Amino acid sequence: MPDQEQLCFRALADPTRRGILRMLAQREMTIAEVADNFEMTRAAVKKHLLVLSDGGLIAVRTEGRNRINTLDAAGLKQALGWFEFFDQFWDDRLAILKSEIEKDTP
Amino acid sequence: MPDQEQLCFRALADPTRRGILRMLAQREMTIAEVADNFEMTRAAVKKHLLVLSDGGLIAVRTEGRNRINTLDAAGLKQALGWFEFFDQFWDDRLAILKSEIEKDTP
DNA sequence: ATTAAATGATACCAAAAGGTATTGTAATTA
DNA sequence: TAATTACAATACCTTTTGGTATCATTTAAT
Repeated sequence: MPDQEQLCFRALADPTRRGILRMLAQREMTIAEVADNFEMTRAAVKKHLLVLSDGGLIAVRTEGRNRINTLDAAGLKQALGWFEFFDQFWDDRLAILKSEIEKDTP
Repeated sequence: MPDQEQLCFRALADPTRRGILRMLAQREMTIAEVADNFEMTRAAVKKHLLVLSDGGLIAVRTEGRNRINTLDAAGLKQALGWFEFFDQFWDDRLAILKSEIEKDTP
């Protein structure tokens, strides 16, 4: 039972899925429309969309017999949040570097 | 033959590897030191470190019989770079939202 | 010189991932 | 109503992944 973070990073780990996200950033699309951009069956694309949905990266709504897939910015921001942990790391190292440089500056 | 982006995202897809990155953000460590923090064999941890290295997320240097693993900020920044594609998406949506709100504001 | 410590390398295994094929179901349209 | 469209669900297959076990190699310590 993987947590939300894991579901999100797992979803991002496949190039097809990252490609789908970039497509959906342009406009929302049905399953068939997404599938038209890849050389694989719709069933395979649908699986990818399910993984993206589980990862909170897309939202799906039903309109008649169509399923409209839209990018979910909240999910992407959650992924970005993980990287914030390392902001401090970068800041610290940059601060050390800066102070080292200043030491050599009369 | 996966490209660098794929190697990077694949490396981030495993919770053990993300944990290793957070540990290495605190201080550099040998393989044995990293392995002490997980309930798996050193061989398994070494494999994870190789995946992280392939993904450009860590650097490894040899000191005698030890292999010192250090976080590679450049690799992390490359991963972050992928998300920049969506900046425009967010900005667009925010702009639309803003104009919608302003419509309702006399 | 021996022994112990740290790692490298390989073979192997079970489970998960990515994919196809097939069949079924609900919504449109002729 | 009948045919078509868009999707759901399942079974099945192959490759990759995450892990162990085992043995070899290099370096440090006694």
